[in-house]
Amino acid sequence: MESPFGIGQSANRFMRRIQSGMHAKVRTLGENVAKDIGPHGGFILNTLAEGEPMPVQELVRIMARDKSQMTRKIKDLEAKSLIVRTQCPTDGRVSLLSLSDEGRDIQKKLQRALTSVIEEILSPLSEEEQSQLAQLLQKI
Amino acid sequence: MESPFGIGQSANRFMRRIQSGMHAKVRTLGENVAKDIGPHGGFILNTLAEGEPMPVQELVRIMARDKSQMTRKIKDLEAKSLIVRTQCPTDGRVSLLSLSDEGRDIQKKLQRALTSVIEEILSPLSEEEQSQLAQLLQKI
DNA sequence: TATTGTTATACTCTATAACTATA
DNA sequence: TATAGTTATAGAGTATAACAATA
Repeated sequence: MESPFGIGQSANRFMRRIQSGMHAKVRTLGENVAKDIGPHGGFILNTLAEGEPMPVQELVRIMARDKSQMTRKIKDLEAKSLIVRTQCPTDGRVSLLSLSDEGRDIQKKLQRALTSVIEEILSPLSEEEQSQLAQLLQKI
Repeated sequence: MESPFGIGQSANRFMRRIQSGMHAKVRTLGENVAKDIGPHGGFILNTLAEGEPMPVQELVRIMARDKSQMTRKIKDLEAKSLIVRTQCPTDGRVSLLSLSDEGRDIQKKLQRALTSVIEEILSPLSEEEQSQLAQLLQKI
């Protein structure tokens, strides 16, 4: 389990645990909205929170997803009034995305939930090991 | 980016890169079969290779996926003659799964491809850091 | 009664290509 | 011509519950 291959397997299971942990947790939040935006919806809100307003293109880059997926998901979130779209004043092709107040509210709840899910998964690691892991992952 | 939250984001991107890297690579293998079994199909073959014969239940546990998904995927792979199912002699409820010769052949190709994709992604890390990462991920 | 595995359904994510509009 | 974003479509993964068969 020390080959690159093993790393892939472990990382896969790690992500799976985050995913199903969040799925379970979000249901307890009692937020219909949170449940209805899907994992990607939450990911988008969290990403926007790190730097808004953000062009669609940058969101695509950061999330490493296809732009056509983004278009659809953004439309969903916009229809649910969680994000707001404005035209870029200097480039007519560019849409800038921001969180609405409601979107920001949900984003905070989701981020707290996600943090606690990940904390739980990381609990077998010491503080030092956790920051080691963070650094290694960030490096790649 | 040192919070648990940041770790989640990095891990997510890591998995994404593996996923799209494999998608691109598998196309170059010229193996129609490999392309048609999907990421999970490959994952199942790889998991079986680590310990066959394996009951469905254990596959489900290792892959941390839902059993209903497994049922369908297993049926696919069986129809493509990549895996073989035998009844457990001591427990009539249990199906044991093994790789067929063709399945093993494809599994080896996929594992090589996956290994090289991951190696590429991990290349910014030194050998020591890579084994550190492997250990940390395995611990959780 | 509990466990192994299957079926059915509805939803979400992913890949691709063709397209519009602006630069 | 190149880039930002949209549309359409087909394929794959995910969650849930209800079910049959065996232990």
